Amino acid sequence: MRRKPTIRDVAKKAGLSLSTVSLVLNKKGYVSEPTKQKVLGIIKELDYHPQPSARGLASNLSGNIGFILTDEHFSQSEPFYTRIFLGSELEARKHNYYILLTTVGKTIKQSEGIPRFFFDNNVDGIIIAGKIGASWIEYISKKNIPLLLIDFVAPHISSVNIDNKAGAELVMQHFLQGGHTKIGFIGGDIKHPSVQERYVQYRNMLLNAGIIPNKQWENVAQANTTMVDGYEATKKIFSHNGDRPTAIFAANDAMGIGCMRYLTEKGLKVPKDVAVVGFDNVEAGLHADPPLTTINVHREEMGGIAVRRMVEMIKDKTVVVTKTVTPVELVLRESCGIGLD
Amino acid sequence: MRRKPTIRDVAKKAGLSLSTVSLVLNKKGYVSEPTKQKVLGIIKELDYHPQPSARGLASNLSGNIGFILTDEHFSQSEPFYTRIFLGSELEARKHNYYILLTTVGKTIKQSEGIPRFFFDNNVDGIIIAGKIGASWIEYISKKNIPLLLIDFVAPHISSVNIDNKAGAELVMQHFLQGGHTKIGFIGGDIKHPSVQERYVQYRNMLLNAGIIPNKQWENVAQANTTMVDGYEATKKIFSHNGDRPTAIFAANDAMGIGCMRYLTEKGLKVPKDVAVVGFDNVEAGLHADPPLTTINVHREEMGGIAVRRMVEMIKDKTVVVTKTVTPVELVLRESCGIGLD
DNA sequence: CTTTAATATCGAAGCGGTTCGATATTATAT
DNA sequence: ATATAATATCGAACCGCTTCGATATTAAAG
Repeated sequence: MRRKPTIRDVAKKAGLSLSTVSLVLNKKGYVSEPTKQKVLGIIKELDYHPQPSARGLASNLSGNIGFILTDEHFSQSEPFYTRIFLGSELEARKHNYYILLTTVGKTIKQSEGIPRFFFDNNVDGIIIAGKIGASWIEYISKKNIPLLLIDFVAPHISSVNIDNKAGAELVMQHFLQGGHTKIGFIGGDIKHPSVQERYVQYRNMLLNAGIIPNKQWENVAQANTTMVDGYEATKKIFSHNGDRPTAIFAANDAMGIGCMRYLTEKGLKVPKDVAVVGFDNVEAGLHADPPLTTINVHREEMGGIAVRRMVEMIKDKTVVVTKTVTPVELVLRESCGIGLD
Repeated sequence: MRRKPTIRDVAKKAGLSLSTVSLVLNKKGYVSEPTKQKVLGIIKELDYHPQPSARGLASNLSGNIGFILTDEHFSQSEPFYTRIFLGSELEARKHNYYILLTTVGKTIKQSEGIPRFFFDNNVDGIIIAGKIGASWIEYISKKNIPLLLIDFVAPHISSVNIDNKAGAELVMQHFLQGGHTKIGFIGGDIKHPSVQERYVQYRNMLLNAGIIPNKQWENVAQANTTMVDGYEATKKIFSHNGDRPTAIFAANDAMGIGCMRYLTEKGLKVPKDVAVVGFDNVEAGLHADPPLTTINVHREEMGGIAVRRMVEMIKDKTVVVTKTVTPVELVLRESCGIGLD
């Protein structure tokens, strides 16, 4: 059983020095085309793969990207952030990076410790997906290591986000075109930037259509955005006997499903009595009864974009804060009762 | 901004040689107690953390454990394997290991490439969670790197498993004690060892109770174990007009939920007309209507055990194949209509 | 009181790369 | 034709740690 080939083996076989081989490996400096091809050929022939530890030691780069998720986000039943991670992992492979996935508590205090890669200096950059406590962002910022957020924002930090504005616009346009004027909104955790943006655009669209938003039909007071929160929020809107909305825009699918559940229990038919639209295009919405109309979000793609951006940030440390927005589209199903003939 | 301290800084400050510091770091060789304490003190004082790349290079160990999940398992809406991973990650931290999570296709052919850590020699061991194609197991076995399976088995490979036998026993005991004798079983993908074990024990328990299993009341022909499979399997059992079971043991919660959905649609009441019990104790079962009685599985713990075992395997390469079984318990909810007064 | 074994510490080699400065060659500008 | 710059390759130092063999000291055995 032969040892794994090292860069020395490649150099020897090519009749070149280590440095030259290293240069072609890293696409750095000057190497003539024939030499390059020769080296590449030998690398393939020997099936040589540079050893990450050796590289790391010499270059003071780990070749790893830290990916942080809060416990909740990671464990939540809908694989939303999980899918984002998947996209990141796939993209990272292409760039020869490894992803170190770790979960933390919402805030540093609540966390089961601080990810070890911070101490070990074992990541070249950090990606955080989803809402997280400011304490973390502050902590990481001080480390002077590239940081990127996905589906969350913070001042002076680059991020990759959903085009929430466009999404909310699609939903509202759809409702308005369907003849609805009494449109409600449910969305817990209004502090989450995504929820907020959806809410703001909800109101804008109403106003643009000459409709005065009815505070009674809004509920953004829930702490979270789970199915139960959707249920409760809807209950609050429908439990009085005054005028009621004929359409509900739920800040996400989980809440939309909770909303439909309440309505159904209450004897109201979706979409006949009340139309419901969610956001995120999560699998559960497809299995809901009726299937939930929603806004599709490109999760894997967001993760991929984030990695690409991170790789750039690692290569070029000049700080330029970028905010990338990923597109969305309307997914027509039955819960809205419009346009599916 | 000061440089990160290295082992030299520690050695110098302690008035000792590098080697001695290294020995205490790795708990190897002979170091007197006072020296050890002194070194440990200085390490804390300087906040010294050994650099993984340097260690890796010198010791020819990466300090990483590869964790492989199939795409499906990772993306499935219920965070079952995800939770197992979480348990692994947490445990890995304690042992100073990093986990490299990667997803692959079911078989090597279907995969978007082979995880890079195999080429890079960047993992000291591999954990696979869930059912996976034999091609992968074969491939990895050849690599001569410790391999451990979670919730899956293969010849001559160590594994950490659910005590499916005990779980099935609990379910059946419960049904029998509740007076049921007409008990059916639904479980797609009978090739999955966990499903198989549950099924085998289902039959054993019937026979032990002097009941002859009725093939009409079993359906293990579905390809997968999703909600839809549960729905379809139940449909097949209930669509004829002969004698019908009064209780269904579903191989997992997803199928149990699908089963209840079919029964409800069909106008049968759960648990009045048909009692249903699932397996896995997945969150969705809690939200089902009625909430699903099930068998709890310690997911995080399984992940943790796997890592502990893997760390042993890495330290001591003498091959001893172990099969660890983790306990389960009955979680009483309403879908079985028994024992909750 | 030796001899042998266990304990404690150290020096130096080596792990497999990267990178800087030196050197040699070729192309471009003056 | 000569100075200058761009291109091509190389040697050697170095990254931070582990580990092996050597040496020194202390304890146990004969």
